Amino acid sequence: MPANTRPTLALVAARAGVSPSTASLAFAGSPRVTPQTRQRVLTAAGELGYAGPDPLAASLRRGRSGVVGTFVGERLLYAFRDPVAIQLLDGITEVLGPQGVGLLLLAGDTSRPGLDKLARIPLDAAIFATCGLEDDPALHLLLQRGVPLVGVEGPVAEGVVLIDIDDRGGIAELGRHLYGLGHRRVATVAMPLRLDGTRGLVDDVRRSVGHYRDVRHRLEGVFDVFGPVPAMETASNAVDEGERAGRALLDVPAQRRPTAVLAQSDVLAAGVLRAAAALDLRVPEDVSVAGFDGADLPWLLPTVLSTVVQPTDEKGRMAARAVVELLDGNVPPDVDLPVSVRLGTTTGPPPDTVRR
Amino acid sequence: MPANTRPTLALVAARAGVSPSTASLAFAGSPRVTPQTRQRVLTAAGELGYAGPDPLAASLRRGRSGVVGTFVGERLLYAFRDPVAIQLLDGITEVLGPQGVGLLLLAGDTSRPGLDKLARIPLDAAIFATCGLEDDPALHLLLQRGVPLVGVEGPVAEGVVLIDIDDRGGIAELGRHLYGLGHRRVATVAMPLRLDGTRGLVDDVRRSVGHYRDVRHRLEGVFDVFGPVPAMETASNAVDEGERAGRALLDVPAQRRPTAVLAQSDVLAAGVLRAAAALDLRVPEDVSVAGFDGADLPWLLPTVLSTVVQPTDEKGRMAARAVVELLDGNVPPDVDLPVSVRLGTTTGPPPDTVRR
DNA sequence: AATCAACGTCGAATCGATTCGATAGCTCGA
DNA sequence: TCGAGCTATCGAATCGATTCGACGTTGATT
Repeated sequence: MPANTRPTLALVAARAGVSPSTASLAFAGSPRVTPQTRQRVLTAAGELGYAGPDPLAASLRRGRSGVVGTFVGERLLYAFRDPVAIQLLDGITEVLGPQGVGLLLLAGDTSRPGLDKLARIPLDAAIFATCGLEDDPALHLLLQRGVPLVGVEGPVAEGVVLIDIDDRGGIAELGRHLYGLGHRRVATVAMPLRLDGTRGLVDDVRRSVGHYRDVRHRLEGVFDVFGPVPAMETASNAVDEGERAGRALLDVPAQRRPTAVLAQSDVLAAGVLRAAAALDLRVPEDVSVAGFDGADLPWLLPTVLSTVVQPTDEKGRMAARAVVELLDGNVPPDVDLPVSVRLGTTTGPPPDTVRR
Repeated sequence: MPANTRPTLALVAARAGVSPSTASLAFAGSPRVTPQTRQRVLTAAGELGYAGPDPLAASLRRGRSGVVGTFVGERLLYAFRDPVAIQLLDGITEVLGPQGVGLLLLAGDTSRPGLDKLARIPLDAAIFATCGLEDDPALHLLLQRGVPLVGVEGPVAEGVVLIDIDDRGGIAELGRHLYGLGHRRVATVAMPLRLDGTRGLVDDVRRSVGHYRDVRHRLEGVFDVFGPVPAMETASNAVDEGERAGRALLDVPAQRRPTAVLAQSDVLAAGVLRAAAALDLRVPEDVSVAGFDGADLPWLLPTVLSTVVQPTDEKGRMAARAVVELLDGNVPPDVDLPVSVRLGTTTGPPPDTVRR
């Protein structure tokens, strides 16, 4: 045997004086093989420097690679910066890790160049973690290939298990609270409807293009209570984007200024808080600010954000469990997780009420 | 053909009236196949609902899976919370993404249960991103299997390309600056020497077990200047761990209190800053605090941490480039990247000097 | 003593594509 | 008109393991 070629199972088997099938069983730890036979095989393997069955060959035979893809949208760095995305991933790995499957991170901007690359990677299943769009070409590729698919808040498609939360109801509940406090002039800061770098007020045209379900639903939840209020779209779910949007909304004369800003995420809300501080507006005396997610933002302390708490890690776990089910050949049901309003220190009565 | 079985390339070829080899060439986009032939194949594929060659089979034949593993240490969540780890991953994906290889995240606590799982996953190469230990069983497995390996600041082993920075020199330079300011009683806060949950002062026993190179080198850099000062080990590289260590070091009578704390990371330094604030100590008047990394911690503003800036993203890019080289069959050289001291607002003369 | 069950090992088919060298058909020039 | 040269397609070997049913032994049962 040439030195540059790795030993194969057959070689090991030959050296151990058994058939390849027995050697395979030995490595698989089958109880059908005698301890001493197994030992002979292992010894032969050791002598040959054989490190165990080739994963590629085994994968082909089994039809499983042990790799689950996770689309996290846009550049990976942005996903890493989003505490919600991270918590979601953490929930996913919590379940998938012990199952012995690896998590393959995939940037969601599956444009042309990336798609044929994606087609080469052996995936047992895939999760659309933060970027489930119905018109994603990757979705169609994987669907056609028969790869089990799970979507977190989208995409909605035949054959994709959906893990959902009540975005609309949750934010509407928070909205009603603000309405009850007397707020009438509110605005909302939206996460990107699509990942195309668009910023600014959302108009009907913009709303009509395909977009993320969570973003749309959170928009609708606000509208349910306050009607079609101004909605400022951001280019990404990041603090500085929230600050930028917050400035645009708040840096106006007091009588036109919204008395409350409902941000679609805690990260964006943190940006709005920053904008308010920069404009010397007190929160909640001059303006109320609310978020969404119930994210872990320790650096906000002692401020406690009023927000809609969603079970992000549980969402990740449920998505991962759905994957496990699918891999077992079952068809898990869609899941709808509840959310709850958490009132913090960033919401209060509108300024008019206070002055009276 | 039964409905439950997916079509194969051979089936498509038969339907298109060509040989499997030609069909394969057609899908690979080879110029050797006529446009009309390719079209016939593609049409047949469309009719059969064939989504392209099976990645597993192709991988076996090619000997490539298109998956690169990245060990990020401990639970993935912790890695996600570490801005340096994230920046490193970002640098890696920046290079690997366009190459069409997927990034498989692997938790570094490759203990027994996980190892045989790892053995099943087809990896083209692996990067030890934040947890390169020489006695890692995963290292030996992959080494024996002949998987190309790159280590970021470790592990140091035959056959592992090392991407390194001058931890020791960098922190020593920062130390000399503090020494020049008059500091004589300093302490350091160390990242975990191993991921075993140990906290507390580092003694010789602890230092003698295998441990992370960067941690050791940063320790040595401090000792180079100040001698064997107290070193408080943390259980993980996190803000609250830094705060805990900071409290332990600073919550003592002023005459025994260190006048400067050199933390091994900016995250830990942020924790020390928090501890100082909680103890009503002014920085840098009462105590100087320095970090390492030059990490992006926007929430620290307006405070600017004195620190050793390392080119974290470049480190990631270099690691990824080394992987690409290895996959091309070349043997890239080890890399040593420079660091530089950045003086911020958290360091100054020791309090004695000020009072005089 | 003959039958049967249990058990450990083996053969052979299979997973689905890639790839190199060979072949057949075609064009072009002499 | 014949041969050289070129090109599109094909055949067959190969990648390296897994798995199921078959087979021969051995020990227990009646």
